[in-house]
Amino acid sequence: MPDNDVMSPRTPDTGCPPRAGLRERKKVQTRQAIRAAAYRLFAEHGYDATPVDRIAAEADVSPSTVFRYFPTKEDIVLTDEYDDMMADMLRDRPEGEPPLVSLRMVLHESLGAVLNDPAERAEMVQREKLVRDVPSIRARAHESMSLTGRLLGGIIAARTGRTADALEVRVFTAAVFSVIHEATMFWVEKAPDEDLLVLIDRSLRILNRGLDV
Amino acid sequence: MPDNDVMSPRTPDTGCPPRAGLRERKKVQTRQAIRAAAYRLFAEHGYDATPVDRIAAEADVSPSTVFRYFPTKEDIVLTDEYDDMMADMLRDRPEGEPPLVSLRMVLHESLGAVLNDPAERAEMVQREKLVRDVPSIRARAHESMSLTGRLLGGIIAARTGRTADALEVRVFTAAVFSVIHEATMFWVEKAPDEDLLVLIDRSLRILNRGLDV
DNA sequence: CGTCAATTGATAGCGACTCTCAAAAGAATG
DNA sequence: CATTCTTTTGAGAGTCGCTATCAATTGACG
Repeated sequence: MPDNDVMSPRTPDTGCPPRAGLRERKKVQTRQAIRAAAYRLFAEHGYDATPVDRIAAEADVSPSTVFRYFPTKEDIVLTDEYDDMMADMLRDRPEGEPPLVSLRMVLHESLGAVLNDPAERAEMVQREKLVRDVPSIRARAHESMSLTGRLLGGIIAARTGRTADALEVRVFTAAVFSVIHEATMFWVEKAPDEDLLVLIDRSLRILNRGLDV
Repeated sequence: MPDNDVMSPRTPDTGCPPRAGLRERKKVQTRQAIRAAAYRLFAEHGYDATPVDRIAAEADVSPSTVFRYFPTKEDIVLTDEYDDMMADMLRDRPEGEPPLVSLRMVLHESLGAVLNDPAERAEMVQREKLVRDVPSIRARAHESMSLTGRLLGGIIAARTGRTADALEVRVFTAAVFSVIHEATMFWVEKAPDEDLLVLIDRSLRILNRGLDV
């Protein structure tokens, strides 16, 4: 009866052999277990109707552990892992390129990768549905977006010889990210089969044309 | 010692004399008392460090009553009272006027009124500072802004023969209101003495120029 | 003044989240 | 393998926002 090897780590599938200690491996494992349990329960009973205690039970950990891994219930759903990647990409764009073009390129690269991986895409759709439906999650998503905006805005500012908190920079990034968010919401609820990137590009173009002050 | 008349309603300043019954008068009175107590405590101890129970005590009502008047703690700070007014104003704008121009006119009218009244202006500044500093309030403000956006977006859509949930309309209003919000934040934290309306106009112009796709 | 309806306060309870502390388990050492 | 050391975990109590219930109070009205 040595068979709980459903997820036993025969050999680490990461490049380097026994790179990470058992501890590290268990941590990612727990983290994933909690996330998976949460998504399962959210899908079945809804976000608000799913207490953290139930998630803990489902994931076979204590409630304290859940909060140790995710500071808030919303954090179980959200993830900021793309921010740094996007920042790096943006920094790698050529000097003279117009900001919006750079941003679009970065988006195409990073978002494209997510959308092309079926698993990641499915998870993203689920997440964005929660963003659409649950106020507290939407709020956090907004907040996180606005943080990403400030991060990338800072990089753009540096490239155009401005400071990150100049009105121009802030207005620009706020508008762009707000448009991206709106396009994403539209995508999730109205056109899930279309290409999100096309929608975003279209939206940015709408923005550019429609504003005749 | 009959002197808590800082805001005692000597005679109803609304046109009609003892128009409302005692009940109604007491209600507005309680509402204001709670708000005032809250703002006082927030200013002194900070938002998060001020439990609703303390606000209730300070306002001399029970905690239940506080929640009866304000569904959430954030609602004590926020107010949606301008939305309908703005909607009416927007509907009154001439048919052919470009959407953004109409919106700017409405803003100038409604925001202008608030900014010109010293008391209202002071309250707005305090509120926006809380919006800047307290995540949960910022979240609600965002949400409320996005609702206003949908409301006004619907009106604009009707005027331009589109539906309220068309991508174009949503993107347009999302961008505009996001810019307004950003300009307001800039105003509160960087240029409280400048004219907010000028900042907003400048921001909308920035938006229009800066986006070279 | 007495009746009726609205407003209030007290109480109990849920759920998110924090803090603390002792038990459990991996890592490092002999 | 046994030993310490360190990290991770779980259990418990407590705070705060918020809801629901119900009895007591209070303005409205004939």
